[in-house]
Amino acid sequence: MDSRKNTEMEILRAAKKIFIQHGYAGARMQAIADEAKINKAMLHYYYRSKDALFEKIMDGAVDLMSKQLMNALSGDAPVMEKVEKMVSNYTDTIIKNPYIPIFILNEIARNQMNFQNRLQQNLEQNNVFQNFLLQVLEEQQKGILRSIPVPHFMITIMSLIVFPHIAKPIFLKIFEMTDTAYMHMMEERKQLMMEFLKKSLVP
Amino acid sequence: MDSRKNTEMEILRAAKKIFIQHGYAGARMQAIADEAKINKAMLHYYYRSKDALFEKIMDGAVDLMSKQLMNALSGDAPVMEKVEKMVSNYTDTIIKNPYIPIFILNEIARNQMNFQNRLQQNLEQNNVFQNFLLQVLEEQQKGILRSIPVPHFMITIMSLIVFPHIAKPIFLKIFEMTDTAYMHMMEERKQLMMEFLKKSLVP
DNA sequence: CAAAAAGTTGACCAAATGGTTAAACTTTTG
DNA sequence: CAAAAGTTTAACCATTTGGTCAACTTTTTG
Repeated sequence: MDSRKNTEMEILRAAKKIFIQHGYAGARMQAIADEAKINKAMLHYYYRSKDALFEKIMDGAVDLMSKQLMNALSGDAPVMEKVEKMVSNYTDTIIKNPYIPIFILNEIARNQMNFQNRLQQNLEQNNVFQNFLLQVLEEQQKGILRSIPVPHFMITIMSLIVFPHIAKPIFLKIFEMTDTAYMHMMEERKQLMMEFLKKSLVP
Repeated sequence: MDSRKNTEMEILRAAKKIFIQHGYAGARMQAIADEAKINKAMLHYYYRSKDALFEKIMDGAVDLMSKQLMNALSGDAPVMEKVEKMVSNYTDTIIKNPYIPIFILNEIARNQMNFQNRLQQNLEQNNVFQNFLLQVLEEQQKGILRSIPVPHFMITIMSLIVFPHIAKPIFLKIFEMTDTAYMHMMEERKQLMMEFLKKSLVP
């Protein structure tokens, strides 16, 4: 039925919003029900429990992020081209789903291993990520990239991409910007990031 | 009394730990009491309510972070020297208090304005931060620094410093590192960050 | 169209949780 | 040393919360 799918989707949308805003522990089933404009009992009819509902949301977030990564890192373009794709894809995705990074970070702080295990499992489904790490080493040996320990390499990239979105509320306040101005800034930041990354990672 | 101060401190230590691990909503007063090895009623005797206790922890975190910033940015050293101090101070502080960034980020996601307002209030107590922003503009005009919009400038620095600590659990898993190895990496990262920042921000 | 299946609702429940209280115990102090 | 002040405890309380249930309505289907 169509209405079934509709309700399901509406619940997911509502759950997403509430879970992000309040975290797992702070989210109230009643609040999700209200947000979805349905009865609280309906939540349990569609998704057995709070945990089950939360898992669904988590799965979606992890999937979205790791698919984005796969998409950027597969193929045999040079590393810096892949990095550019990563910067662009992630930035777009996060602008469209601003809740995701905070959601994930919250979850990391809470449950010692739930998210990390999922992600690793997700990355191990194929060897795109492993291959990319090897490719970085190769290009470093060929002198195409500066020889920086690979973890540092990855951390640097991810930091530049993700952090501005997590800390957005702080910067919004400190620099007295509007939401749209910030979004605009994130858009133009794509180029800036690539400049920085090239200057930092390429000899 | 000495024992009074001891108990107070012990409660704060316990509260910090529990609030960080579970967030405000997920933290249980009973858990804090257990962690501090005292009766639950004692919590309310020393700190009126969960909210009051939480505020105390928040105040401490905000103070620590903004004092660190003041310390790095005051005086009239060139901008990049101040940045270096910032990188070094923050990294050290976060290594010593690894809970702080996650705590703050959690709080940002939860309460729309509580933290940001505190921070801004804290920054406005003197004009160290404002002056630093002006100094950046000056040096940009003099050609000592590349002309990058100041918000981008600040966001880039903060991203590189803070994010690796927030996302630590993920990187730990992905690169199969131990806790101490990661800490070591963060230590050596100070130099690396400065290299990156110089290449990116200086013409 | 009638029976079965699916969807929806409000009332209800047990457990958990932040907080209180009164009594007991300890320390301070005049 | 005795009263007052400060500290600690166990029992208790009101409210909130995730979750259930039985009845009711709507939709599907043979």
